[in-house]
Amino acid sequence: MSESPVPHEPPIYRRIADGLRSRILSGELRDGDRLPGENTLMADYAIARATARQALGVLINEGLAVPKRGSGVYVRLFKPIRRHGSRRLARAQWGQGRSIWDADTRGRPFTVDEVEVVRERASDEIAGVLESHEVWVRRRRYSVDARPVQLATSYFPANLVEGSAITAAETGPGGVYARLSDLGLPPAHFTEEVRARMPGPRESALLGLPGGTPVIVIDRTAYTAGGLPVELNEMVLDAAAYVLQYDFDA
Amino acid sequence: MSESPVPHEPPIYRRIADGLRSRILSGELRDGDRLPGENTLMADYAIARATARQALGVLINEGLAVPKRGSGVYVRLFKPIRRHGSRRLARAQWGQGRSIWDADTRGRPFTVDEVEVVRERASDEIAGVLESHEVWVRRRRYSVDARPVQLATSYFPANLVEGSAITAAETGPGGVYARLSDLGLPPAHFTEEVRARMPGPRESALLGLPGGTPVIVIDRTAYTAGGLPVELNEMVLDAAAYVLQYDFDA
DNA sequence: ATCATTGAATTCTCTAGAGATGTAGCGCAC
DNA sequence: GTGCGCTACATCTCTAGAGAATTCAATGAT
Repeated sequence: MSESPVPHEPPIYRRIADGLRSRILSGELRDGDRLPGENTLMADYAIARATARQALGVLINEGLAVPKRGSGVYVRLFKPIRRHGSRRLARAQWGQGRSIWDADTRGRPFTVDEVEVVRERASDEIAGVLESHEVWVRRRRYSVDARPVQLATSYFPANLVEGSAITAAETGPGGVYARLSDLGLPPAHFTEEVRARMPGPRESALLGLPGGTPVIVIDRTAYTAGGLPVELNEMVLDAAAYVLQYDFDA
Repeated sequence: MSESPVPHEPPIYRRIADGLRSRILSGELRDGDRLPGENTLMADYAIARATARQALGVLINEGLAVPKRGSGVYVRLFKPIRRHGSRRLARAQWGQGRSIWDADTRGRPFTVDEVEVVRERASDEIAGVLESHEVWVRRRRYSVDARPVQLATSYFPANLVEGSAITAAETGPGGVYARLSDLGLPPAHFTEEVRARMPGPRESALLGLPGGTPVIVIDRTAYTAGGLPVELNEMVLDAAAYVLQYDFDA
């Protein structure tokens, strides 16, 4: 007789993780609550430290828990920002001196830092999209409630924007899209490519991401009505901080 | 004199991971190549097995490498499927007997399994969106090249679709959207909410995900021209297998 | 009252070793 | 040849222990 429809019962660390997970999902442990730590698990289950760490690591990797060194492991909280795709780029938004980000945060305070504006030689991929080998690059980091949530890098064909406010740190009211309009290059069509992956160490550090947090990568290309690409914007978002919304008709 | 402008140099496992990562990103190690394994790292760096595992774990968690038990750790390959948002739902797609998925895979063969069609009592969240407490639910799993890439669960208000082919396993040509049209309920407007997170154990098992792979979760609601919600579809995608594309005008 | 210091608690890093489990290739029997 | 079993090798799981790094609250000095 084969006795095992389930051949191998899960290892210890996984069973402990399963138990903690169900306590989180059932609501017994709530946002911000402290989980039993390494020492507690070692005592409760009579296991080695490495095994206890492995159990907690499962939940941390799933994004359900966040470790705080010297303090403990805590249930993670999830309060996403809603980012609108199509609607946020409607002319009403950027045509009236309102910045795009306003639509994202719905009035929540935000800050920009790490602003860098440089002229560079484009990589092959970017040159291929923008049809230009020299580009102006704007790099910045956005934070909400003093927490960094997004890295953004915009590329503009150098010959199109040379001498405009786009090459300056401050772009003035309405942001770069208003300036492109001033140049007679108003964006008319957008393509966004969305991917998700785990962050590299640099992204992880700049966004202050705990373990188990993926990033969403959006590559947005803006075209004029004539089909001329005028901007390529790569955004790296803390996936735990965002919900993307896209509306469209059939 | 303070001798350390860098107060703490990174731990051993991290330095090893950094070295391997740069070898991957530089192209020295390519898609599918085998990385040095636990035993090799132990010998090369004179470290314990746990430390070697930790180093490899970093790359695995970043999604750059995939462990194959009993064989080794390999550089991961990334061949995404392009999924179109707005364009894929254009009337031309679902009005002519072509299934939506055709547009996604661009002709690549795909299979559907784990089909389940049941009538259920809706959860509060779903009932709130669909304005109905009884729903028909269609659960399925899609695979491309014999690899599962997406879990999908669709909810329909029971009173609207009762007796139609939507309650049967086979929906006929054009899929459920063509059937909704037959019922006089053609979808006219869509809202998609996109999130990314790490998978739970169930999702991980059903999709066969290796460590370090996030999932993209899309919640799509379809409305008729009159604003009546007719479908809520929750899709869970292997993030390593997909690129989402959204096109829209300013 | 405010600030600096101390100490307990906690996570993080690493060593050393051992058995279990799965993979892949090789040779042998059929 | 084909298939089966054996074997070397690799990852996976776990034990036991120890020191480093960080946090946080309590204590003490100013």
